[in-house]
Amino acid sequence: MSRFTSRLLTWYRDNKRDLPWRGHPDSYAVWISEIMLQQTRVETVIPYFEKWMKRFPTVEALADASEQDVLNLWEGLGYYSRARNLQKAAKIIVEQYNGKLPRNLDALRKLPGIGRYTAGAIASMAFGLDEPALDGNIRRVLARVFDVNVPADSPTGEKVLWGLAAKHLPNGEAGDYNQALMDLGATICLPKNPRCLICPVMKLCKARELGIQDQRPVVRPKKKTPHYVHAAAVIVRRIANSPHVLLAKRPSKGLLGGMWEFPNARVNGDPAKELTQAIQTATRLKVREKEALGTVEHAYSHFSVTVHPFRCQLVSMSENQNLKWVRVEKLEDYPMGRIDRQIARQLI
DNA sequence: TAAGCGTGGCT
DNA sequence: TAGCCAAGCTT
Repeated sequence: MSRFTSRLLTWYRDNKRDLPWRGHPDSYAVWISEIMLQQTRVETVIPYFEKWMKRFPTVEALADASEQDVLNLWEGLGYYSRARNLQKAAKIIVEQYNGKLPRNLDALRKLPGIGRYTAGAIASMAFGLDEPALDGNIRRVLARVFDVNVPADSPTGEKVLWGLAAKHLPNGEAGDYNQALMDLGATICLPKNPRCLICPVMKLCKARELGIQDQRPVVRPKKKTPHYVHAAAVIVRRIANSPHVLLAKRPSKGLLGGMWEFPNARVNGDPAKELTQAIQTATRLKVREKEALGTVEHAYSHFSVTVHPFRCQLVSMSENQNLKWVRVEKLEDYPMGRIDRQIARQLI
């Protein structure tokens, strides 16, 4: 075992974080937590994980649920294909693996939503297999300690970093090793202002020795995000003596796939002036503007948007399976993105 | 291969 | 403040 690994594991024994899924020895809990944690902070995940394990305690429970139930629980976590893939994988696990996650890297890797990192994490943490894992934290720690001077997200950088992760992996302790690297990255080897003075591997760290911690890992320049303006129609109607609004279901793939929203369309100029035509083109709904309801701003990963919701009167609509009248009191039952949820809350 | 995919906290 | 960033995967 290298000195790096030895110091890392010693530090981990005394400093590992107490996390809900670490109290669950079963592979199902490890799987769910790993998917939720993709690109998502631990503090954000914890309440979702607790709720999930109560609602879907087993692979079978998840496989039997409807996609809408799953998306509803996932609402607010983001990257919704993760939720849809979890359910697809659960069905495969029930049908092909007798309800148990396969204890083998290649079979795990083939399940929807499980890539190289997640397969390695499950294999090592849940099954004790000697497999490395490389996530954002581990990438940063290794890039600094071993001074990787090529972009970490380039093909060369990936190869070097996976190689380092494997090279220092201790036989029989891969689970602790992978989690130790992640905890170190999350609590000490921070992206900004790393706490080098209390780092267990400070004396072995090449970036620290050179004073270039803030230049590792090397990152490639990112593109600026464009900004868009949308107009949305809030169409209210009384049905059976209770107010309903018209919602549209988004396509199952792409942005906010399978989520519900207020009928909307992108506009180029004045949202009020373009509202009627834009909505009709996008949804085949004919509407008449009644009242502006303020604006909602949101920044996505690759663009930002300003939405102008308008209370509208419905003039006519053609048959469309993706449209549904929903009782205002029942809006919480329909999974929505952040913007539409905010508009929905204004109606209650 | 590089772009697409959410959200919220931090600086 | 506006951008950066976080336990990545899919196409």
